[in-house]
Amino acid sequence: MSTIDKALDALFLLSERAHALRLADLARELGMPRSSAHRILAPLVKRGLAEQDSDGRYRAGFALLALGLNVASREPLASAAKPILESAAAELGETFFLVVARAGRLVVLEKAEGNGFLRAAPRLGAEVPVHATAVGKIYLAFAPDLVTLDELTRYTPATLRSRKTLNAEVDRVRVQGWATNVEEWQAGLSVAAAPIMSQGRLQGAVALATVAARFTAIGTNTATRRVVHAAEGIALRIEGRTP
Amino acid sequence: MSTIDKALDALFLLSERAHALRLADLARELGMPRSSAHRILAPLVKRGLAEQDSDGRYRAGFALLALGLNVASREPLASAAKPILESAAAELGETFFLVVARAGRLVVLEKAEGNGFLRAAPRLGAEVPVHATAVGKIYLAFAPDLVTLDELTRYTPATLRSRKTLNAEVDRVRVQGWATNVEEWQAGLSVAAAPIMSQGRLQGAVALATVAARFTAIGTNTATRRVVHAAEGIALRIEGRTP
DNA sequence: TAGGGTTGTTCTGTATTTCGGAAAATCGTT
DNA sequence: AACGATTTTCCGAAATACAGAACAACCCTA
Repeated sequence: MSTIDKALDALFLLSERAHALRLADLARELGMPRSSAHRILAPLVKRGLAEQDSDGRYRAGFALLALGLNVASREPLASAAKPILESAAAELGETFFLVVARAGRLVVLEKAEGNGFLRAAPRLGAEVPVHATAVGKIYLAFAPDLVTLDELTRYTPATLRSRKTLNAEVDRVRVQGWATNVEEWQAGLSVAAAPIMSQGRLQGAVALATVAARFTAIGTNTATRRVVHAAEGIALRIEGRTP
Repeated sequence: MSTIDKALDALFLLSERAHALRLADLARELGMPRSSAHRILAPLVKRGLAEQDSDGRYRAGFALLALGLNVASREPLASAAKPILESAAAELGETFFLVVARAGRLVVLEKAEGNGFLRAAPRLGAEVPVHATAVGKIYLAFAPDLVTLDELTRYTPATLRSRKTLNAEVDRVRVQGWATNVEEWQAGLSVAAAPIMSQGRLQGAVALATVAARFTAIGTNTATRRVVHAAEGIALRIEGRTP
């Protein structure tokens, strides 16, 4: 294991833990002497990736935030999608978000939250499963090579658990041009998703997430039409270079 | 310079650059042979902090996004402020944001954007100057030891450039309990800010940012009352442990 | 199609750096 | 003031980072 690996271990540990960690605890969790942990943390602190409070305890630094948000802003798809997601969210009062595939995994790239007291609030950068989400079905239908489909973990009673039923669903998604997920990942959460097609490739997926009860109130027809419309709007923007 | 420093150099470089970098260019910019750059990048790629596209070029990875947003969500102040910022932003249609001091610098910790076509959109994690902003005056007035005040850079014709006038302004801020910034940092941008006082200390500052013309339309009285109210609401939440 | 020029990646002996126990410095408490 | 706990510094031994060179894959151009 390289020195860099050890430093990254420390960085990820600090990022995961909610509370500030004392040097001794941090060293124990990393399996190294205190002096080694101290030496490794020094360059992280110097650059603001880690910080020390007045008691000497260590926690993740603010420079991490700026670094991470740089990544998001670099994605032209995110900036193209943002106003469209926002207007859609304002119109329906529900949460819309954008998911893309990176390194075989699906991550939330941008979002616009609804205004309900109970509302879906996905975390930016968070990963979502492939087989149990509407956006996952979109990718399986239109760009299966961009995602890796591992074991079909059972999240809820509604989760599709056989390749056969999943394939049938994906075939249906491919012809109808949209996908839904009714409490297949998280109980009480229903989602409609549509593909963003541009330059002959799938660029991402737009999703409308809401409480299952409100999803039925809105109606599958309305919900899917709305996400398809939003996805097409985003595709037009990235093609037309709209500022 | 330690190995970790070199790895962080590479990470920051990747994060700064908009385009993906080729290994050779990256090595040249870091001042090291290609083989060294390659070895250093390997652990970064393994953890998703850096990614390689199909051409082998390197760019910042998505794991950075998740790491950075972890930092933001860890701040209890941010989660306490979010709903209050959002309701204030929805009510007025203008951008509200939260700024805190970290390591002597002021950074944007949370925000809720307005709905105007032209609206203030500060970047999370971005740094703002101390002497030329409303939130900076709040800190100078209520917790000057938490920020470092270096040279008074002149950003616009309205920027305060002498310690004397700045001190007089800060004294006024201290007695009135709020601060404004009318095009002192960026032309066309006006801001009102109020302190979040809790446990006898300044915890942060709430700011209302808008186009200068709309700021005069709203009126200093209304604007400052609104940010003071929001700041007090946040202080109540962090004291009352409201979920 | 052959060839020169790039580029990313792997390999390897050398030398620089990390490693970690121990001592020193710092802080808070009794 | 002395103790206890913790962070920080120090230094010889040892592991590992270093960079040159070779390799493999990929363009373009002739």
